[in-house]
Amino acid sequence: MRTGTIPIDELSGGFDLQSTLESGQSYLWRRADGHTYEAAAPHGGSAWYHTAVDPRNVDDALLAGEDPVAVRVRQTDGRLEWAASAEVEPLLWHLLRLDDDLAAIRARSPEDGLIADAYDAFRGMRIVADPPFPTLVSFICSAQMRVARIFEMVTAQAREFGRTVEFPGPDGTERTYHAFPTPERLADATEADLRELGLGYRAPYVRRTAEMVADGEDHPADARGLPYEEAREYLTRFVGVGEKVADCVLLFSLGFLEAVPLDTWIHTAIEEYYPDCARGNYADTSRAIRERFGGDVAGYVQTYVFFYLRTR
DNA sequence: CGCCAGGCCTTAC
DNA sequence: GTAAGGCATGGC
Repeated sequence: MRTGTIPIDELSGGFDLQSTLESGQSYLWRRADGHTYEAAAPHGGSAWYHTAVDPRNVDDALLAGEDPVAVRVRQTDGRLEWAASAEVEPLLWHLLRLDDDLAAIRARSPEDGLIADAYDAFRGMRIVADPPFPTLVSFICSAQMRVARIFEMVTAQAREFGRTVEFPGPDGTERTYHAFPTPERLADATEADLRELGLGYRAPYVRRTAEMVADGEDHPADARGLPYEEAREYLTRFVGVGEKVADCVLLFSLGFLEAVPLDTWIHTAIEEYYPDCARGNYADTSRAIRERFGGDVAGYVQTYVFFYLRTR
């Protein structure tokens, strides 16, 4: 077992692990005390969160070796503590975007009442940079689905098709962690298998998308390096991926901080607070609200506003 | 029972 | 390019 601590009180704009992992951006971490997103711990709690990462789902530079890696992290006054089955500090800096200059990002954001309240409510919340394929599948599953059930669907896919790693839990007793499956393993699932996991009509979407990635012709990470709107268009080739899901993958995995996923909550916010940004279609509304939310940091503003509206 | 949940696909104009 | 209808599942 390897352990380490990252001094986070030096990070610009601070860091808040709980809101970062429980704000509906990532579906790949679980709180060790068993509580879910819907029953969040009191703010400032120091609960452990754990995940398991299959190296085949992340860049080689982030995780060496072939076997899945179990990771847990917790925040305790000014420090991010971690324990894992391998060296994961570079991986954590990437996944949690600890290099982001939050103070500068906020300074580039507009500060109307809603946005200021949202920033103040979750100081230190960061956008995540989850592995591309697991993020793609998570958000295919998110269509017309409550957040708690998206967690359940992702958990079930990892349990049934993900590779495992043995690692002691916070209490020291050995347990088995399941990484999110690779495209190859998920493509082996049948549509019926996935329906049994509660995916409903998303089952064939996930299966066909996993097949596309496993076949090697397309990969969500290939959207990196494209201009934003071309990257969004590229991702819609995957089955079950429209413009909204594509924006989620761009923002929560691929580092496109200008992406503003237009979900039901943001549509409500647009109607109520930014009615002049409402347009007839996704692309035009997207451009208008992106401009209003500060352009290249608009995704940060969206994520704060989304979580603020959902929890108030 | 009806309505809704971080929408997308297919079909018809 | 835009609009309408269908779609699985579970919570309320």
